[in-house]
Amino acid sequence: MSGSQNTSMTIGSLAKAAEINVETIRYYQRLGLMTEPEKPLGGIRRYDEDALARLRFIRRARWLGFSLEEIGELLKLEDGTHCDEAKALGERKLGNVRDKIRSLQQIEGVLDQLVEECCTQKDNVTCPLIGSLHEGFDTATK
Amino acid sequence: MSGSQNTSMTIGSLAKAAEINVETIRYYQRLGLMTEPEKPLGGIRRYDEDALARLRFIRRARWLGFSLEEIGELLKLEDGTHCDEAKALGERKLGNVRDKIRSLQQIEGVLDQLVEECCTQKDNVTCPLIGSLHEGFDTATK
DNA sequence: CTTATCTCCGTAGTCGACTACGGAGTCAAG
DNA sequence: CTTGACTCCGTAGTCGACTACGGAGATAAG
Repeated sequence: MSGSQNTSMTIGSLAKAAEINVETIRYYQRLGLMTEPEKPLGGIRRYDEDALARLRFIRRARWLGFSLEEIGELLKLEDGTHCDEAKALGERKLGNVRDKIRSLQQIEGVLDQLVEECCTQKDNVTCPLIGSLHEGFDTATK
Repeated sequence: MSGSQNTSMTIGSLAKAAEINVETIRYYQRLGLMTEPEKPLGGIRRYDEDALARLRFIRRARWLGFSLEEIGELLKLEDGTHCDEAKALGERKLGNVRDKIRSLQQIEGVLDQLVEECCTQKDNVTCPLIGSLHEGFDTATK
């Protein structure tokens, strides 16, 4: 129940499917974020749906502001082993994620209001976007 | 009603207060994210609370994965002028922000479950972290 | 008045995350 | 069995975002 390995792709089609450059995939492999499937005796490596899902996850997490190092930690969680430390790490990451959500929701609120009121108000055109982010919580992991 | 300008800081104390390197502040000024206050005839520039708030906003937005260019756009909104285009931009950014929130909430859900179940379950130790992020919406602004 | 600690400003270096390059090998279509 | 597109792999270059450096001037404390 860990995923399908039916569909078999070359690195090129994998890259296309994930909308990620081939070189970038290699780069992730070098960093250990992706495992390189062994190649069949002087042949060409093949990738499955799991690899694709992993790549999409990385892409999305990057977009959310996680560094590749942090993503590596998240992926270690996914791999299931080392429950004890995984739990601790998971809790830290969870706090981290919730902080981000809170911050984004603050921005969302202000942005929403801004879009509503913009142009319909007479004066008081300035919006408190900046003011919306009184830190209040630590930046966590670094 | 646009903010206080009572507290006056040098760039050094501003940097300390915002927990940002002095050089970084200069860098932001060069990029136009911060305006440089004019200096009093061969003297030293002074910064107010507004500058501090702006810096904190930038820091937080960076942490949330926005590029400096995107942050520049958000800050243009804050500055109030150009209502019409501001509104359009605001709407795009809002969609962007909501996508991020959604993605983070998916991660949050899975992470939360993982922390709950970790070690308490017999087998099935793997978690569907990766699977949680089926894209489903565009990456917006590039 | 001296001295230590800034500020100012231009230029250069670093770091993370890619992205490109090039030559040798592989594979599928014609 | 050739040709074109792709893979493999190591190395090098780019880009965004800082971060450091260095010399000349400003300011504050002793």
